Amino acid sequence: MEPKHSHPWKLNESEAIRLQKEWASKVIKEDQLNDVQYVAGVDVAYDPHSEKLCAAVVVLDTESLQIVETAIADDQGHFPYIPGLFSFREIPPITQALKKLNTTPDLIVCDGQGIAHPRRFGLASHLGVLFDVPTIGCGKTKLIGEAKEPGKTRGDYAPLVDDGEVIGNVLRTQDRVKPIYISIGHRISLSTACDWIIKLSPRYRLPETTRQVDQVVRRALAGLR
DNA sequence: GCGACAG
DNA sequence: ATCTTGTCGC
Repeated sequence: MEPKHSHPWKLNESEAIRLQKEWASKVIKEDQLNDVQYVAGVDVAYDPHSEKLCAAVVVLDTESLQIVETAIADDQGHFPYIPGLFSFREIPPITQALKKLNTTPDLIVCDGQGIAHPRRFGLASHLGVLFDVPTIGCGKTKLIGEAKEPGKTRGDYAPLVDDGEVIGNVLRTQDRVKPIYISIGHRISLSTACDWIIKLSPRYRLPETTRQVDQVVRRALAGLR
């Protein structure tokens, strides 16, 4: 698959913030997905000794939740980790990995936030707009926002609110297990996004997309040295 | 000024 | 993110 827009490679902090503000207006918060047969998970692993990163993408069949394709890409690190500008660090290698894919995913689940972001443009939204593909932000912790404790049952959720706006849901994917943070990435509604995360999490706290890609990217980085 | 801060 | 595998318990 190919990006829909050209993406600036070298940017400084203020230029990155300006791009976020500009592209945030392109985010579509309603359902705009076809039948979802293939769902992808993307993730990046870091080498603690060098500055290198490794990105991976796994494509799962939505019925069997089995892997149908994987792709990886290395990167030397073009942007530091700055909360709020996180996507500029991970998008370069993720883009390279997605370019290698033969299967076009109908939906992508990202590690991190979508619009649950200070400028409503986290990694999932960034990737979604860049490739014009439906994406979901699925974070293990929050960046911003306040929420009440959701019910203790799988499927229970509570709205994540910032500045009076609902920017996501704190979703319980398994009974009595710590909830995760779901937000719109691009071309999907919040409720549909949560439905998909529940479907993709039949047994564990995190969706299978995240678990599978986590394992793949980890092995790839290990084998890289 | 203080605390928070995706991976 | 990363340092880190097996193991105890429901």
